[in-house]
Amino acid sequence: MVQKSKRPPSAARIAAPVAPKRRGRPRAYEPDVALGKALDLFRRDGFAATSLDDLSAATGMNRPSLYGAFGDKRELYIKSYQRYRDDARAAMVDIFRADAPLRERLERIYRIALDIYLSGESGPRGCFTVMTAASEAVSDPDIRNMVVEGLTELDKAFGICFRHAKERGELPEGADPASLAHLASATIHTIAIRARARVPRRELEAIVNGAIDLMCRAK
Amino acid sequence: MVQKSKRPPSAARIAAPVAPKRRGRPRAYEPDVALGKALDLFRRDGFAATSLDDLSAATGMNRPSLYGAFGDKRELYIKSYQRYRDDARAAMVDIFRADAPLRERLERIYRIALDIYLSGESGPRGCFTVMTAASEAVSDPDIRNMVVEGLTELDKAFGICFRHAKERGELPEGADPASLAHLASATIHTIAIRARARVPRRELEAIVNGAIDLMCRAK
DNA sequence: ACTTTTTTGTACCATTTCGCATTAAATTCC
DNA sequence: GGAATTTAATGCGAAATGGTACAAAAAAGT
Repeated sequence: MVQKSKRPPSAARIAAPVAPKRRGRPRAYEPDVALGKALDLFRRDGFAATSLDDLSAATGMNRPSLYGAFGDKRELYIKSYQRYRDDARAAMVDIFRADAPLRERLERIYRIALDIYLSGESGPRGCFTVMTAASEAVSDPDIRNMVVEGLTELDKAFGICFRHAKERGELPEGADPASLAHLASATIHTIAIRARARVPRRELEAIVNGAIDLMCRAK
Repeated sequence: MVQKSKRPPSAARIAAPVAPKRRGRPRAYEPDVALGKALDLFRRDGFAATSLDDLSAATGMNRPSLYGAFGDKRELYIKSYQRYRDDARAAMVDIFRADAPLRERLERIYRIALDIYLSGESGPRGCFTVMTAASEAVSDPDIRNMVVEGLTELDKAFGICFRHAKERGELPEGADPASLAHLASATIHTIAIRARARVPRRELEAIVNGAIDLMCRAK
């Protein structure tokens, strides 16, 4: 009883995608896909409107299993949000790191953002941060910190983008990378909101294109 | 029983702020202030997390009275949202109509927006449209229509602003008023979201000022 | 004074909600 | 095969929720 960790402590963590030989009855679910389902629900309906029964039905796990695996509803919500941010970051980080012209990088970022916001069977799913986490942020300090973290992370990524572009001469001397980054984030936010109202992709793309033009020509 | 309208039908509607001489027991509440309280609650907690008990406590009306005055929870929510939009519109319409330089108009609009988003005792209250209505918009067509209406109304108001400025020579020839309007709306949206995460007014003002600089110098 | 009308206040109901206690099942270790 | 261990499944229970029935109260009309 000295080692209480659920995973074998050392070697298995490095490379153990198969057969950890757990001791008791095997799980009937895969935690990752279950968390994905929970994420979808929370993202669509928000925290309060998503019941444990809904989550149970969507994940295929009954409530005690849910509870055992992820903790209570709030913990599950937070883990879902973390998962969402991880996914979104993973989808964008390569583009932010890529060594491409400013316009192309922006175009690719916004294309991915639109893909995220507009996918889903039962209507556009929008952005977790904007649609539900920001609402909880007022009353829940932990969630608030995550939201602030996510917002500033995006600002910073765009900021690096624009600073880089300025150094390369893609932007005029007077351009202010920080302000441009805020505008780039604002464009993300506005399309997230509009996507939620089922504004068609065409219109969102038009907004994005106008914003990109402005940001690339910015004095 | 021919006239079933609650208000006296004609004359009284024109100027009757006093003593309509209603027939039964007088109301113990003023519908307008009660709706204001309901609006605050919905705006802070969203639709699902706001219970009728909460609403009852905040308005001072017991539940049957609430029901009688405003209909069920969804109707009350919609009426709250309408009220919010009316108030916001009323606070901004003068500025949008005023004949002032572009920069000054933008500054005044954003100052009012920040006032709306940051006021309130229990933390910043954010924007009703962005924080809760957009969430409901996916599943509720009526709310969705209201959200879309509000978004395009703001876009249009900013659009007129920029077209006007361009005609006056405040903007360069190549400036695109529609795109600028979308950016102006996006700036509203981004500060609404950040306000919800308790980002301090200082930072929001910095974001706004950067955006105004960009929009006023836009090529 | 009595009826009518409108609102209030209490209490209730059916349903849903979250969380957990308990038992049954499935697997590994000895 | 049996003990130990981990998970699944059923279902309970206390609280909260949205909505309403019903009687008491407060005003105006007659």
